[in-house]
Amino acid sequence: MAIDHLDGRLIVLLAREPRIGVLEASRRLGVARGTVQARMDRLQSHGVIRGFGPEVDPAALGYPVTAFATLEIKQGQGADVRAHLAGVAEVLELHTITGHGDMLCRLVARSNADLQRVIDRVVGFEGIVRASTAIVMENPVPLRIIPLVEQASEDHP
Amino acid sequence: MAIDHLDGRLIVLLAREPRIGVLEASRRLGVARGTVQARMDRLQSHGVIRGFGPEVDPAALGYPVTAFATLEIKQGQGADVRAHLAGVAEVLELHTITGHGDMLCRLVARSNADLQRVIDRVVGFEGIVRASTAIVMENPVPLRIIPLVEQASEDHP
DNA sequence: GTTTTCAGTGGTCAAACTGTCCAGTGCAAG
DNA sequence: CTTGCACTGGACAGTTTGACCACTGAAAAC
Repeated sequence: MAIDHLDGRLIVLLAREPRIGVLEASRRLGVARGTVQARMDRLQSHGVIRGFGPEVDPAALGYPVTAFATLEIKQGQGADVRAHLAGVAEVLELHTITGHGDMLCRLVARSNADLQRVIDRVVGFEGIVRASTAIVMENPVPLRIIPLVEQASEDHP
Repeated sequence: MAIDHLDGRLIVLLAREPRIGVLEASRRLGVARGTVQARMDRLQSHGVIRGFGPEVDPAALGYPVTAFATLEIKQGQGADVRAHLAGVAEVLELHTITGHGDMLCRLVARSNADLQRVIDRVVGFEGIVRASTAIVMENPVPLRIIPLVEQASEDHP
């Protein structure tokens, strides 16, 4: 969907100060309240904004260790492996990627020692041929979307 | 921080229906409004809930292609590479991982062809020795936190 | 075994926000 | 020129919010 400049400013504003309401947003953007309401409805119905769920920090929850695991899957076992991984709470994200039946998943654990348990749980499943894990040390750029939104909205001033 | 069962139920409720307010949440959870207010303040001040920013779908914004790139960094160039990648809007996330100066980043692009441009932009920087990219085909488990929250809150009924 | 501390309750209050209307305006496409 | 559409500025009742308060019960400290 095409995002114009006002949409961009609205999303950036919401990202920076999520607690503000429609009325306050309209004041900040210098437009009528109805306009902001209409834009938000449109952005949500078009799926640009999926929702406003709480961003939970796994570290604060007691899972300070993050890792990425690349898994090689036995041919034809994809669906089973997906279901298995979906059942492991420490698997925060799972992608299938280019390569011979490869998957990439993001894991969290309570400690480096606990990570071993999580990995055992993840790979302890018939259908996973091989796994290689990389532990995250730093996160210089946390998941972000604002720069992309700004770029996307610059095309439609 | 320790999360008890009520905290867990609150986070899950907020994740499922982010638009509800404090009052409605208190009704759903069967507790007083002040309790919900206090719990939310506590969860936010302890960093468990980082915020309620809008979840933007890059695909709906015109960036339907996601990829993960592993970068090998020349010794001592870490900071420069970080700054460079932070300046690229298509870099949604950057981690430093175990390995000899390795980094892992999540990229998006407008198309497979556009991905080439993004990768050129990413690796076209003095200090990046080598890069290997994996294109995401499917995303069977989108970034999620609910199962982990439930697990963390089960320990403290 | 008391006393203190603290989270939770249920209630009030004014202020603010929301959803939902409406008529009027300006611009762009047909 | 006319139609369609987004935006404006205003209105309205109903709801929610933030901020209080006194009271209760249970756990922690003494």
